[in-house]
Formats: sequence, C-alpha cells, structure tokens
Amino acid sequence: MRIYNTLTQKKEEFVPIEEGKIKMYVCGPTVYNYIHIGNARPAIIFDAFRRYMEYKGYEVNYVTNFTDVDDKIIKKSIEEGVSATEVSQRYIKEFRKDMEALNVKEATRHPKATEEIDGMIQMIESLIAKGHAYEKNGTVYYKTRSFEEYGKLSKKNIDDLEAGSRIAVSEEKEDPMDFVLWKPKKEGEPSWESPWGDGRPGWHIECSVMSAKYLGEEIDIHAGGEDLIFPHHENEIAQSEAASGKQFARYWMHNAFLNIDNKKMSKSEGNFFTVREICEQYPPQVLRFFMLNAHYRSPLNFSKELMEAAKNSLTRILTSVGQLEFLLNNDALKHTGLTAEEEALIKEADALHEKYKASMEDDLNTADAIAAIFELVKLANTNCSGDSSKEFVEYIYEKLILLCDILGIKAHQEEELLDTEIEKLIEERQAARKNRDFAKADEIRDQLLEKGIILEDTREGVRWKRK
RNA sequence: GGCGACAUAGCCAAGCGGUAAGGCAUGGGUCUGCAACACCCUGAUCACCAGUUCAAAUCUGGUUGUCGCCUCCA
Repeated sequence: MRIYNTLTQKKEEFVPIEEGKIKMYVCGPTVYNYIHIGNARPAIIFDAFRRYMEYKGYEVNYVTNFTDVDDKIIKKSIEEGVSATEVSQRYIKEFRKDMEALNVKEATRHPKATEEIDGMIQMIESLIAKGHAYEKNGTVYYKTRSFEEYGKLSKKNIDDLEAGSRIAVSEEKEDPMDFVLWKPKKEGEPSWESPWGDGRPGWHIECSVMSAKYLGEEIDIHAGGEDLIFPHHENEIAQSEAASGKQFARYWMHNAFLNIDNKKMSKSEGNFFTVREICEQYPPQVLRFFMLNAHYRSPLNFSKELMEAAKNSLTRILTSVGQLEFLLNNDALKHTGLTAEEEALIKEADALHEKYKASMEDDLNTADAIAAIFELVKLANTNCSGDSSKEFVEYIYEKLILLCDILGIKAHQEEELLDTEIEKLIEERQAARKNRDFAKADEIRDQLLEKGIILEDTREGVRWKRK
C-alpha cells in the first residue's frame, strides 16, 4: 500500500510499526451542531481506508475523538439556555445517526475530550517540566520556539508566520506563535481544577493526549481534513514529540475539501448543507458513493446535479446486483457446472479484482477502484442470465458484493417482503398480460409505481424494486 | 507577502514517459405488447507557450486561470 504522506510530501510504501496492526487516529468533530457534508468527507474516506486495510488482514485500531468542550459549544449552550454537556451530548447522538446512515464503522475507541482532562493536565505539566511550556496568570502557553522542528508538517517557517500573522497578539505570550494549552475559567463556562487554577484545555492538547492514551506515543497514521495541517496537526506534533521524544505519527493523511460552487463551504456565507438534509433528499449511500468517486486528495465540488449523476451511477451497480440476486433466488438457473466460456469470464473477473486492488494500493484511488466495479457490472450484465450456471452467477455476485463492501457500499439491499396486496397485483398483471389485456396491465403497473414499486419484466420473470 | 494544490470530452473523473479508464448526460439502434432494465453504436490529443526525449496529458521552465492554508474550521 502506498500512501501520500503530508510530512514527506511523497507517496510512501506503508510499513506498520507492528506487523499486521495499524494504529490510526482521525480528528473528530466538534459537537455543536449537525455535521455538514464537508465533515462527512474524512469520515467516509478514512472509513474506506480502514475497511480496505481490514480486508487485507490488518487489525486496525481506529481512534477518533469528540471535541466536546469548545467556544462554539459554549456559545450554543448560552443561546439555548442549556448546559454545554446537553448540547454536546445531543450532537454526539446526532453524529452517530449520521455515521450509521453513511455506513461508517464505529471507531474502536471514541473518547470525549471532557473525559480526558486528567491526561491533558499531566501532559501539560510534563511540557512545563521539560521547558516547552510556561504559565502566565492562569494560562499555559506552548513555547513554540522550544521545538526545533516546528513547521515540519505544514512546511512553514516560524518567521514567515510572524510576518503574516493577523491575530492580535496577547501581551502575555513570550512569542506571538505560542499557543494555548490551558486557559483560565470564565464565568459561566465549564471548567476543571488544575495546578494553574480552574480552567479548560486548549484545542490541540486533546488529540495529543487521546492519541497517546489509546494508541501509544508512536502511531502509524494520523488523519484529517487538510485545513487541520496548520495549526492543529503542527501543534499536535510539537506537543506530542516534545513530551515523548518520539516520532508522533509516521504517516499523515489529509483529505481535500468539499466545495460548493467551487468555493469552500462556510457557515458565514451560508453555502453549506448538513448530512441530515442531504440524506432526506437522497439515499445516504449516494453521498458516500459521491465522495468515493473522486480521489480523496482532490478538491471535490458538490451540487444537486452531481448528486443526481452519482445517484444514477450507483443505481447501475445496485440494479446489476439486484438482477444477480433475482437469478439466484428465483430458481432461474437451470444449469450447474461451469462452462469453458464461464471459466474464462471468471478469469476476467479476477483480473478486475486485481485491478481494483492495485488502485486501492495506490494511495487509496477509490475512483479508479470504482471503475473496476463498473467493468465487473458490465461483465455481469452481459453474461449472467437464466442460461448461466449457478456457480458462475454466484461467483460474479459474490465478487461484486465484496468489491462494494470494501468501500462500504451496501450493494445487497435488504428487501422487506412484499405485502400480499402488492403480490396479488403483480399476479393480476401477469394474468392480464397473458390475456393480452395490456391496458389493464399498464394500469396495474402505474398503480404500483405510485406506491414506489418499479416493475421490470425480464426473461426470467418479473423483477421489482423500490423507487 | 510565505507555503501548497489544481487546470483532461456537455458534466464528473482516472491516468505518474510509450499514442487517452470508468460513470452521468445526449443522439441512433437492439431487446420489450409498450415501458423499465440491459446490450450495441455515438465523443477529447489532455489551459497556453517553450524545452528535454526516439517518444509527454504525464518531466523541466514560463504564462494564464482557479482554489486552499497562513485565523475557529473536515
């Protein structure tokens, strides 16, 4: 597996610290609202990465956090007149619903910042003891210049940063680039006791602490959106490596942004959509498929038109899988035993499987992998019919399901049983067709369409699907 | 100002030195009682300029354009 490493700016062969195991950390959401579709991109991408690595046999320890103490959460809680905990608990719950809809696997561990305060205090104490941090009036700052390699991830030079800095520099700071590890309590805000007085942690320290606690001081992969490179990930490196003296993460993976009309989504411009509202308009899988249909390091534009196209594309795969299931489940396959022709086709299917893997191995090229799925769909559509052998259809079906499953695409649709009334209508229509009473047959078909049932007459019988 | 990314058919999107994957849409056809599904056919010399090379969308330099980070942000 070759991975583009932000740290070295190159694709590198992935070598885990411990054979057969992967320790990865993905920065999670700040839970102050429903997540938007931009937040969904890393969740989906790194979930696909995880699934592929698990398919390859790795044991993946996948940790992602909830940032549940933050200015935005506090602001929301004040607006609503409820506690910060109530706000964060609510959106953690909603986040989980969204992840389930998008078929993102539950993380191995999903710690909350507020439950890791002790660890953060310990790390801050250690940084102070080592001369990497200092306290001023209840605020603890990280001494950026004490970490020689500061800027190695974002390729930034501290002096350039100073020149371009637009933030009002606090007088307390020894250096404008120093960042907050611990900030003192303000009235009405959640706070914890600490050696520097009551207060709460800065944003960056939580990931350093949770990553070390659940994965160890050295991990394989740290991932997140590209905007986190600076300052968040740069600061995490400074904290973790200064504290442990070890390399924090070997590979840094960053996904590009999801844009609206070629512009970054931002709440201030109002050009953003929540996952929730998109999932009300499209099956959630469409959003997942849409994301995977582009390379994760390329900016991706979002629009209704593109979602429609993604929906149609995905339907092509699902229809093909549905047809194979129909053949397998309706006693349509009379032959057993592979023919020579089918054996050749199986070899073709295997070659597509290899092509798919090669794409995934190349820095998670899901777009290319999906192309291989479509080629397999074509192979299935062209060659699987009632005349095929059972073994052949089964083989192709299982391969197709596998390739979709690795990407987290549910190709096998759980069909609820048709209720007897609908079944009766389908039978009536078949009888009408037999009697060449097409007016009646069409009437029944329209009637079913209104109920969201689409009928397809095939050589092997009537197949139906939900709209 | 510093750092970085991108520019491929109507749209989306692979490609990483050997003469352009895949999908969507469009048009024509086959199948079908009709339809749907499916199948067949239908399309680009890769922003521009110069260079390296037997050979470049792919490497180098430049031009133009778009975007991101440098501030909370996936």
